[in-house]
Amino acid sequence: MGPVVQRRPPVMADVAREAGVSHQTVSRVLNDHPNVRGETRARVLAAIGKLGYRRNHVARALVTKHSRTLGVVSFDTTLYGPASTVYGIEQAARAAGYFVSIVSLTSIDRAGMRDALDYLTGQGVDGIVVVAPQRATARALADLPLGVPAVAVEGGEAGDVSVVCVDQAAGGRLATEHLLALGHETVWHVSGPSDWLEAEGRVAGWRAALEQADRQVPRPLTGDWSPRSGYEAGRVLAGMRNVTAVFVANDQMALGVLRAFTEQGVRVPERVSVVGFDDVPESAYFSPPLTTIRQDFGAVGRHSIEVLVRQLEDGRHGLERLVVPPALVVRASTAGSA
Amino acid sequence: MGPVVQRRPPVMADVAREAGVSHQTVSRVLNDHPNVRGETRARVLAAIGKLGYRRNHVARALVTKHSRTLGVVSFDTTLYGPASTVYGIEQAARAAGYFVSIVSLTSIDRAGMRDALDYLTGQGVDGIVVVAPQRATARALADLPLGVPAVAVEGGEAGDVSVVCVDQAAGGRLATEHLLALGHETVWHVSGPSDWLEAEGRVAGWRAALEQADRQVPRPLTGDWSPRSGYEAGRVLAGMRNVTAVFVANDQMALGVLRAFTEQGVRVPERVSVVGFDDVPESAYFSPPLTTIRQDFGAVGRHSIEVLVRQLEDGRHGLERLVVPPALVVRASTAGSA
DNA sequence: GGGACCGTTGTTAACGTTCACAGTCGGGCC
DNA sequence: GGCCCGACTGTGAACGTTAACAACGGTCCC
Repeated sequence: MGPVVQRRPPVMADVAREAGVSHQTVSRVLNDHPNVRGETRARVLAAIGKLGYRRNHVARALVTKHSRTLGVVSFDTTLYGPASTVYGIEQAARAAGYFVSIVSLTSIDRAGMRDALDYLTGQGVDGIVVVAPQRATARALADLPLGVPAVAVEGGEAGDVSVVCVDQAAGGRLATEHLLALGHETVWHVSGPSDWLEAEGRVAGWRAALEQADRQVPRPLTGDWSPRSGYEAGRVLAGMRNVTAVFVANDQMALGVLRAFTEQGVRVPERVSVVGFDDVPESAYFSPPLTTIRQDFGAVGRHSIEVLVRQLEDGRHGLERLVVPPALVVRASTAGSA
Repeated sequence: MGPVVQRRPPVMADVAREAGVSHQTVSRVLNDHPNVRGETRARVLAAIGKLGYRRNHVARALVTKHSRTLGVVSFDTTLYGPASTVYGIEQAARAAGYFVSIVSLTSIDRAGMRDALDYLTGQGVDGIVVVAPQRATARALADLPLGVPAVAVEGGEAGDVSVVCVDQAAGGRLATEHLLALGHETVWHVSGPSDWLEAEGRVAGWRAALEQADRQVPRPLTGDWSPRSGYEAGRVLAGMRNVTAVFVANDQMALGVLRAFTEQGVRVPERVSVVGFDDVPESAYFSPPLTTIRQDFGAVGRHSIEVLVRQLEDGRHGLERLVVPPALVVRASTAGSA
């Protein structure tokens, strides 16, 4: 009687003894090897159940050299975009039978990236997904340790690794063309920080659309993704009489722009139309509800795992590049020009 | 000459040979054992550098029985709250020298929790942090495997584990008392889903504040944290002439409420005051800027790791309960009653 | 001068699993 | 009956690290 003693957890040898077989037979049962007699398998399974045996992944990893763990390097998973991407990655990885180990970068530089990669490879991950939205992080991909398969998400033209990304330029173009089609003479732009690849792609798409339509290209204002920076840009834009359409590089900043416009008495969409980017869940409830570009973060996460697992299991190293298209979501913040 | 051949990565024995010592001495250097001669240490370090040796954590974990990995179980890390908490946990864990393995629950039930815990313990984590905001998840903590130290975040009165949480009731009370102090007769409430502990705590705080001031307690409206559900609640409230103050259980829903009020011509704060909860980065730029309750998610994450690491390293199992106080942030969505 | 002791190093044996190989048993076939 | 082959099972040796213990040389002290 008395309380159950805290015993050393059972190992394969214990199961083997209980079932009256060798440890190797237990291993075979666990790994679904074909050549095990049905009756033997049942006996082993029973012993496993009785003892509450759980296979030791660490010992397994030591000999197989595979940890069935994937490393994820990300930056500030508090932001909606990275958070959604990482969520998609985690779900897809688990579905594929892998664990996920996450490192969030605090510093953006090459050294931070190198630390993160050292950290993960040292732990013995089978592969790495790098969410590399900044130019610096993308460049740091060159430091990737050889021999560990990797996939970059939003990694630009990262030299040596496969890339999964949203077509940012197409998104910028979509937003701009929507505004142009509504009759606006030109479109102003509040961009993200210049060292972010996503910001750069959106600028490029916006510029391309304007040039293609032979319009004047205004100097873009630069924000830092935060609502506050959008607010500041919005105050500037509100003071300019000739502004009738603004493409803002993300929804958070667009919120700031809307706020500044409201304060300055600039009516949206009557006097100025505004388009955002991301389609965060809140954007449909802004005042007015925001026209924006939707990115399918879940799809990005899933695809990145697909690509990585393919590399892992085929052993091939063919560089893939998978581009997810964005979509325009029209709401009430855009209207025709007077 | 020629390209560097892709060799098997060096192991301790290789370093030992290179440095002319035994592998055990290499191990000692790596683990900062005191009794190694300075000159020997230097020679080993040089060999490590020359060969590019990296310690194999898996082999180490096998013999020490410590993986230096912490498991985190969370629910929908796309939401701002969980995302911020997990971010705080990850940062704190790394600072304490631990890896972090994350599992996001898709289903809320006991089975999902059990799977997640099996998953993590099978991988050999040293400890587990469970972000358990729902009643069901909290209840499932009872299933926690014995012998693995664990900490619950927002776990209510989870039986057997330490808990770190924000004082939700205090937050609800803070919001309600703020509105009462402004002269409102009573305060209406849009709550979160009833199976969330946080929602429950906020309701309790709100109710307590009203009862203490001897006010009528209206029937709360129930949402699901989403802006849409807030919008729907807002439409209902907009139709009720006697509503002058609303406490909404999170900022996202508060945004929906504001949107509904705007559409119905209900002016905030002139006719109705609104208080949110969370202080998401956007809330300062809502129309009007939202008065809300700030939760320090980073602190919650840090504390949970502190508690867990203490249990891990002291081996003690004393139940701790750490409560983080919330704070009122007054902005422009609240004003005195007419 | 001899024994105890300390600092330093090496040797051997775990840890719990999988892999490679070697058995054993029975049946089919010539 | 002997041979081979296939299905099934067991034996031993890895994997790369740390822990336990032994060994060595020198110093200190009586």
